This record gives sequence, structure tokens and C-alpha cells, in this order.
Amino acid sequence: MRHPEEYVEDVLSCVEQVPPGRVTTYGAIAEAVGRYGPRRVGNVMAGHGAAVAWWRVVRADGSLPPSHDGEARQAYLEEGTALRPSGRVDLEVAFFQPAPPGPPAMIRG
DNA sequence: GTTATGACTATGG
DNA sequence: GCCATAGCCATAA
Repeated sequence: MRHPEEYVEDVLSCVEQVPPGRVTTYGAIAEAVGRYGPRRVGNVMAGHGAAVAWWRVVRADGSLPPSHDGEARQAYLEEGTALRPSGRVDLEVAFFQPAPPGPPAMIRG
């Protein structure tokens, strides 16, 4: 497990990769960092989420984060995120898979 | 070591 | 679509 900071940095890095108008899921981040599981991602967000665009992180079914779902809704309106009539995000068009922050983005070429 | 909890996910009714 | 259950990993008491 190394120090918690390292895991935090990786998780936050993935969230920062999510461009405006897009969202990602806890599972996607957990898969990108390849450590622990989605619950650990949520735990990090609870402690350091204030340092990133936490509203761009939603549940696997597109439902908004329970801490400040109202705040997130406002952010989606400004970013133009694909919001479904049910109040959830349309992952079909807004889902964004962040890349693992470990290796460099440019492999070759 | 066990029990309880958490910004989760998948399955079944 | 909503509720309940099982699985997951780490932290705290």
C-alpha cells in the first residue's frame, strides 16, 4: 500500500483529467489507478475531493455524488454535461475513462 | 482479531 | 426504477 498520499495523488490526477462536460465513475478511477477498489476512491474524494472537480465523479449508474448532488447539478448546467431527465448523468455520452497517472501518456510516436 | 462504517458495484426481486 | 443482499478494500474503535 505505500503511503496514502501516493494513492491520493493518483486518484486526484484521474479526476483532473476529466474535461468539462464529461464525467467518470469511481470504478473507472479505481481501474485506472489499479489499486484497491471504488470504495477507496470515494474515501479519498471525501478527504481530498475539495481539491478537484469532484462533481465530475459520479456513480456507476450516473447518479450524482450524495454529498453535494445539488452543487453538482449546478456545475453540469454550466458545463453542459449530458443530464438525463431523471436527474442523472448520461454516461452513454458523458462517460470519460481517465488514464493511469503512473506511466507517461506518450508511449511512442 | 472482530465488528462497524464508507462520496462503491453488481445482481436479484 | 427502487429496495435489499453480497462482495469488495481500508480505516477506526
